[in-house]
Amino acid sequence: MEYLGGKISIDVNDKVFLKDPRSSKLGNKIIEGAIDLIDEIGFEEFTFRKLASSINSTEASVYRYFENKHNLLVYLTLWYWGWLEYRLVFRLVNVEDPYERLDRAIKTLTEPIKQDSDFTQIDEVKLNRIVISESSKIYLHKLVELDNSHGFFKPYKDLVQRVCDIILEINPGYKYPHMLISTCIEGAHHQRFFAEHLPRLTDILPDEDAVTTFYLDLIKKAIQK
Amino acid sequence: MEYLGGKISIDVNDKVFLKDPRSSKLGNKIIEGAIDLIDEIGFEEFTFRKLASSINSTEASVYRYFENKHNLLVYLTLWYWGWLEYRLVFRLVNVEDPYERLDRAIKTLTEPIKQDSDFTQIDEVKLNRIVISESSKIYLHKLVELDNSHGFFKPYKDLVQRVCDIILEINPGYKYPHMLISTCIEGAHHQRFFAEHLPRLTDILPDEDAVTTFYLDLIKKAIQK
DNA sequence: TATTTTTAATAGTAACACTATTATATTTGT
DNA sequence: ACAAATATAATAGTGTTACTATTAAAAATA
Repeated sequence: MEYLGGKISIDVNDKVFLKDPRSSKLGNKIIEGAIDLIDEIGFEEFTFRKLASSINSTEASVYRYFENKHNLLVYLTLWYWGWLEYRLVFRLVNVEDPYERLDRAIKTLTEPIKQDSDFTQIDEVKLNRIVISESSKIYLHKLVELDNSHGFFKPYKDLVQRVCDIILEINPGYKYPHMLISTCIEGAHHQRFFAEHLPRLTDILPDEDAVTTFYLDLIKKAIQK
Repeated sequence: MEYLGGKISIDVNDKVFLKDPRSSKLGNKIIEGAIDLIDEIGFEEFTFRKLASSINSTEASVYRYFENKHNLLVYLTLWYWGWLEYRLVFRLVNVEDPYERLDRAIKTLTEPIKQDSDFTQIDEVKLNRIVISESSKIYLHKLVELDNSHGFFKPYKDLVQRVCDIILEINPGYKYPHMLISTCIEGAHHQRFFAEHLPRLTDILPDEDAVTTFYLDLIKKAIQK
């Protein structure tokens, strides 16, 4: 899929970095290198020293861009939510029927990710694996309310709200649209993680994207009047 | 709730510890102290040095019981799943109607936790907060398959399977019982975390346990034929 | 009571998170 | 074009953490 051929970029909340990594060659290498390295060794094993060595730079230089590795992970996650909202908007534009809109929205949120040629510097497939395995660590910690006060969760809320609006168009009386959509987004991540690492915890069916089918069915039944 | 007045205990997979913490005074203090300290400062800030100092022991002594803090968190989580399965079995025994059984099972998995006087050494309310905030970190890491090979996820699978069996009794044709139940367990944790720390991400309604109501409704609609 | 055996404390090491300072490159003004 | 100002990155550290080898003390057994 390509809409604009590299002519746009996803803006990320500037409180998350010390210096914008998009503003220099080294900054871009930090983002690309971080995606490769976190995907490879996981967030716990990932350190700025290892990242610096993998891109032939130094630890102190990485610290000029990000206060710590937590904020770097927040950056990657915010970019991802921004990118996903951009994709969602494109897949819904000019589609009027709310049922068709909901179907497209759920698929956008739950289907496996393919490379997006509009953003050649970012490997969305690796980034999706990172979001699945690591992104919940950005809010499952004691400073979540501080991060929230900086607006780090706004892109996620915006994304959820867009789908809520469709649900409320279909059934204005449905009481739990936010719970339903965040359950669906987080749940789809969990199920894909389970399917890969703990298959006995899910229901794998060959030749079918069971995750998307399951959440499509779940949401449609949930919002029935 | 009290069934047996301290005459039973929850067995935890012995591969998770080096020396059984239930076998000595220091071991019990490690578990109690760990629950207090992780609940207070979070798992990232938690170290064996801080734990040792909080119970007037030494770092090296804690290491005689657990290889690392990851395995201590696994221990706490396994105890919790074991305890929850024990509670589930008691709440389902002698109840025949599968709809009533399902209702009780979902409530057991999603309702807020109260202190259990059968296990006076463990503060289940604090432990529940730890499971909500920290337990997903035990599988969201690169060594999850090793832990799985040691059987660390068996208590979780057993718990899920018990509820799956009820669902299949009600609707034998339902294709995704494992996804539905794990979505519900993990989702309820997420929603309670959101409700406390990121309320804008959920649907808070005063004077109602919206989390349990939501998942009861979701599951009943999902398995309808 | 002497001898094992169990248990816990001391004292380390390597790696990690993070920073103060210095050196180098780039930009800007004249 | 060249010097001054500014931006950028590297060097060399500090305190802390995760983890271990060794020694000391206590308890159990012969």
